[in-house]
Amino acid sequence: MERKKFSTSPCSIARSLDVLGDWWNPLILRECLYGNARFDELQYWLDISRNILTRRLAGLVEEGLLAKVAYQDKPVRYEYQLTDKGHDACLVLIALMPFGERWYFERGRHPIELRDRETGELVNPVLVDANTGKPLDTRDLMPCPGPGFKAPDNVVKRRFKEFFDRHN
Amino acid sequence: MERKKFSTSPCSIARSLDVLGDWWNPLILRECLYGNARFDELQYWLDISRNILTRRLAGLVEEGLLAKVAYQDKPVRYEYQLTDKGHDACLVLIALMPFGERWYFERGRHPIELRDRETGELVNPVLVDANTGKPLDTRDLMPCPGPGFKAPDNVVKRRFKEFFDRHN
DNA sequence: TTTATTTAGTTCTATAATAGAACTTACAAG
DNA sequence: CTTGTAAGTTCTATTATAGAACTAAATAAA
Repeated sequence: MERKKFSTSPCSIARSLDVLGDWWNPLILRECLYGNARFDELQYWLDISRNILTRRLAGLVEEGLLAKVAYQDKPVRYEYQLTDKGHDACLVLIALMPFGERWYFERGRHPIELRDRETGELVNPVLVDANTGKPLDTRDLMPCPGPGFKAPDNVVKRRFKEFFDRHN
Repeated sequence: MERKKFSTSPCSIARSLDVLGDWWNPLILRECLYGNARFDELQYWLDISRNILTRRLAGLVEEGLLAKVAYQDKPVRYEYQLTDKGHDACLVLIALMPFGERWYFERGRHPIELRDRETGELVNPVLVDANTGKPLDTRDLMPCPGPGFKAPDNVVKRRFKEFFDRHN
């Protein structure tokens, strides 16, 4: 059956997963960030089936994360460039890195690191609260209905039970 | 054919995608973070097939992101609690939120927001460089081989071409 | 004491997606 | 005029998914 779509889900996480919730799309974006953004390069580095790569690239272009740009005519040859939205999505990949490094590699033995393009300085990604600057820990966080949440009261109360237990 | 596994891939992103690179696992973790962590609650809120939910829960337990804990005997009833690793994975979900809010909802009309469990204060997640405190933009970042990267020189140079163009 | 309800699954089937490999097309270089 | 490269398409066997119905074990209600 067809994979479930979350395009109308009242949740930013679910919506994002429509395009980022699989294994190939994030890896294709990673490869584009690496600068290996042509069909055969992608196929080679990712070891992805060519038919799947075709479909994924079309999807990422349609979703506006990549732009298919000819880098020469005669013969026409294309590369897939990250758009603004694509770069924004790459931040999610960056958030995957500390998780992977912590749980799948020995400390200090991670295979890849990030540097500033200009200065070459090491960059150490952390999720923080923009207001306080403190690193986030989901044990201290509580999801609550935001300004765009619409649902009957009783549903909201069941959905966000912790929030309502604490604040109502 | 069987989905490709990245358990030996020299990349923290790829490794993480083995467990987070699909749509249901992240949503199950989200639901556990919401405190809706029992089988029927999960099934209800996610509208996921029960057989798939069974398999996904088993996988998340096996991978150590969830712990299956009995909350009563007679009859035994279970809930799935986030482990340390699971909470760490939830940070990745948090990183999905700003992306989804920006690209799939009107500004200020996002459906869900995060608050501090203690203070109730709004929390605004951003990815920053821990060293400088500055928000990250992948346009300014360059992936490079880290301490644990092993491959013949010529491969490394093809893989990280931008890095080697700039710094060697 | 039968009947219903809750929780946590299992089993079944159709449709869809994937991996893997071979094939195609258009141009260029030797 | 054969070989190579880039960017796909086409084909098939195997898996995964959605959707629905079914099971089991204990309690609660009538």
